[in-house]
Amino acid sequence: MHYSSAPTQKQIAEHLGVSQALVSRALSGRAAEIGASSETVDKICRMAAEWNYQPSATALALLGAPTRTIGVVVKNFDDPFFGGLIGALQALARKDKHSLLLTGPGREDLFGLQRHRVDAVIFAGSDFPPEEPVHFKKVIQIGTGRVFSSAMQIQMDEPAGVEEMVDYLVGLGHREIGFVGREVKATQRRAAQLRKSLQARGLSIREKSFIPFVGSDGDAAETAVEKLLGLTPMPTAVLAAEDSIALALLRVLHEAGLRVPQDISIAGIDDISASSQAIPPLTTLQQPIFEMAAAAFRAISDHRQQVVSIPGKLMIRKSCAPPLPRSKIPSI
Amino acid sequence: MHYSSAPTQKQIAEHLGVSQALVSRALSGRAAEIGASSETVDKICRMAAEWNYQPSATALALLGAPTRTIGVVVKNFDDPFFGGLIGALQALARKDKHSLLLTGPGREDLFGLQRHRVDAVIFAGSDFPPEEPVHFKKVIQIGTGRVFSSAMQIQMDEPAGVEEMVDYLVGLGHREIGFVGREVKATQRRAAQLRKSLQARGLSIREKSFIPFVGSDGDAAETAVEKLLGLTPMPTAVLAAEDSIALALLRVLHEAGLRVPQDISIAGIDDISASSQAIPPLTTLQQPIFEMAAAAFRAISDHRQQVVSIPGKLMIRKSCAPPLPRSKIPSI
DNA sequence: GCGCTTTACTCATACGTATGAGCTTGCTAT
DNA sequence: ATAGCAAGCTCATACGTATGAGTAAAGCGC
Repeated sequence: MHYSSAPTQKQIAEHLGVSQALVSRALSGRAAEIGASSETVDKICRMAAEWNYQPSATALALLGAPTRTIGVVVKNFDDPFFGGLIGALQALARKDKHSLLLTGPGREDLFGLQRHRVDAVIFAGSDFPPEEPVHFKKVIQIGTGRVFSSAMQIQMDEPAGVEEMVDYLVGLGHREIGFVGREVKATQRRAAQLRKSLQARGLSIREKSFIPFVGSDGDAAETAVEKLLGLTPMPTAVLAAEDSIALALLRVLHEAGLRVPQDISIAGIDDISASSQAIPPLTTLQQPIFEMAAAAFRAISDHRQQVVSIPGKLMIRKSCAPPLPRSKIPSI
Repeated sequence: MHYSSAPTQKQIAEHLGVSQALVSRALSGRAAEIGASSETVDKICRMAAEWNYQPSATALALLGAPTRTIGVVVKNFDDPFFGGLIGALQALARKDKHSLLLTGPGREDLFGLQRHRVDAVIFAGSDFPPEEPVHFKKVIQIGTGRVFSSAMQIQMDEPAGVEEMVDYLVGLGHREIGFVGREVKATQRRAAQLRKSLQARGLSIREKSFIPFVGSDGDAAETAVEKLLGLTPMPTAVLAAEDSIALALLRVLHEAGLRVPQDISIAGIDDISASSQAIPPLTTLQQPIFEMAAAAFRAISDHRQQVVSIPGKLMIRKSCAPPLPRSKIPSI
């Protein structure tokens, strides 16, 4: 590792007493086309290797080559779900020799991506930007959210996933399933799907068992659990809109003296890394982050489908169990 | 948002029938220096705003301007600690109108950073790369690790932090503190510091209570807990080298029927986001990620200190308590 | 009406790279 | 001897931008 400006073709050329054009051809393997001698080519290549010459991505970009750079727009980096997604994107970018340019969702962030002339922009769970004149070659959106006109959209198949989850919980014997989630669009869509699935099975829906989760601290979970405990009878199972909420519920329920899953079943959506180490390990709907990342990369070069829906995977762990027999449930 | 190549100064110039040079000066605010008329300047600026012109970062980079791009090298993106760190770096980069170029620690990844001519490279907890001729203007390392000759290094003050943790645990009444950690250098340094702190207080050290954590799954935690339970007497407190390990221990201990903190105290290092929602909420040594990120950014423009050590913060939550009275501890 | 100043621009070049076209050599064929 | 030709190079240009230097037109003094 050296502290210095990187060597250029010109420097190599001057050092060897040849022209820059020849160096360019030698290094790109197109030297044979103009009939360069293999000795000279060797000489150039050895020098380049010795100095660890790397072509300037910026110069190549000027010539119209792709920048091999992909903008990734994320609103909340602390969210473990996005951490996992970024990891998956990074792994794929690496294979393709692409780099990820990470930014927030603000106006200025997007302008920054335009200035860097990224090949594509992947919006990861960030709300979509205002319809402003920002110039991007390709826009891909991962996750459900406001769809930008003609952007490629990649998402987990939430309806199918929630259906599967409901199937599982109903199969365990649950007849009422509560819901805890923030009051944002993405969450409300999950709530709506839950309602739909319950209705399709002829199960009743109490609006009070759809509990809002406001704030982001432990307080929010405490308020939500309070509301949950206030319901008579209590839902025997609760679906949290995100694992992070489910984990918070787990903790507060434990502090309140309720056992999961004996007294109440808790399920989540996302399968963040902490979920499998929770007490008890959380049953959750796993986001297919690797597949979604792969689909996003395919979408960069390929422009066929407009919307890609990928099934999630139900991770059955230990936070859900059959409900207590009816006799044990305190009646109204 | 548009799908199109971004507009250039030349396009604006042609559209208005002026020269590209004039456009450049008008947009950079240096038009007065050559006495351009304010009408023309206005005309140009309005057109640029309408088309949302953004200068090409690649062209500017060619001219020798900083790329306003910082390489961030992370080995393990799934690790919640690095997720938090990246979030902090991103927040700061945003303020400075810089972008983060995210890559892995491989040879090719680093070459990619060199090709992009990043202004600086921040190694975040990745082992240092081989001493190869890679050309970077500035190298900064966050975290303890192999220090690259003359790279700026930024780290939590681990000795002081571990001391504080030991003070706290000894203050609670603990006389033997176990350790669970991977067999990697960074971890072994923490173990060494624990030994040192215990010795300084005249407390005995059993090598068997320093337990290796091999693998990354739940299995590793189970093996570690098995070894822990096999010790007679058991240490009354255990320091995990990382929160992720502490959380896994929490889960396995719970499954084994031990109560934390009544039967055994568990402490961690890092304070990842899941730690505060753990059961019980984890007492841990918080990495000063925001301060470390800020120091890294300061180091980019400023070249004074070689090593910066920032104190961590002891987050006292609920996973540590006074040990059981001696009489209740099964004797040898 | 010639030179001087001021105003308002344009030209040309550099950065690092790729590439079409041109330019020397030395050799062979006539 | 000289045209023709291949081998082995170099030149020039473009990309988008900033900037030092040049230039054209208008106004003014004498």
